[in-house]
Amino acid sequence: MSERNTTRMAGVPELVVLRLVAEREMYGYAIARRIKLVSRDALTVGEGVLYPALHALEARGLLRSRSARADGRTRIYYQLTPRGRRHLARLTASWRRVNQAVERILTDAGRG
Amino acid sequence: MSERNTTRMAGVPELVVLRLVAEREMYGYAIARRIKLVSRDALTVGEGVLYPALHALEARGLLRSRSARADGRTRIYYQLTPRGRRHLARLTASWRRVNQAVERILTDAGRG
DNA sequence: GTACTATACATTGGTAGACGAGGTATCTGA
DNA sequence: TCAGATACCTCGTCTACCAATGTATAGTAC
Repeated sequence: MSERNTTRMAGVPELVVLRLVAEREMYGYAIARRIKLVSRDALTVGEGVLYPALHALEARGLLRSRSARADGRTRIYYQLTPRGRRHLARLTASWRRVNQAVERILTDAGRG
Repeated sequence: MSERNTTRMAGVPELVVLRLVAEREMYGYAIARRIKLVSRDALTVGEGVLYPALHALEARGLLRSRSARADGRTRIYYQLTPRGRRHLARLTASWRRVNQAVERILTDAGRG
């Protein structure tokens, strides 16, 4: 029951990627795994979404990357820039606002 | 600060439209006004989204429409079909599942 | 009788971005 | 040596959100 394909995600990948990277420096493959893990399989961000998203976020100056070798593997670690941190704050607020609005309609559609 | 244009909505219009119509028979223009009202301006579903969505939902057999004259105006009233009601239940569950997953990542990204 | 606003429907063209499918390469363990 | 996990990537498609624009009628004001 991984949410993919059916419900369009619209900004969810960007939000969760920024949030995870905000915690600590991470590389793509680990980000994908962690999203599945923390969301308990409710969310899957495929590689066809993840890597283009990371590149776009870096191009927009919200992420910074460095290549590093670890465990005999070359990885590209991403970290949040100050701009990225501000952007994450805005996205989070926006998500919660939409959420509250939708929830209000779902539970309270009749009276308003 | 109406959520539009920036954050892509991802199925939110479909969900809230179905939910409002589930309560009682409604016409397009009233649906748009009610979404703004109940969401306290947090959500705006523009006409370029609303009308195509209504037509698509009807084509999929989730809504049924009838034309009626009221207050000296011709309106197209929509109501939920049984299929639409089942679909709404699924969409609602799906929305809440995604939501919980995102919230878990937002608040609990570190441990998981 | 004309101008403005709100109501009520609709379409069109553009675009972001999510998605599946596919590709390369390396490391580990059986 | 072969499979499977790790780790990166791109391409083409398709959905559906969006702004802009168009039509028409009803009510109000001047």
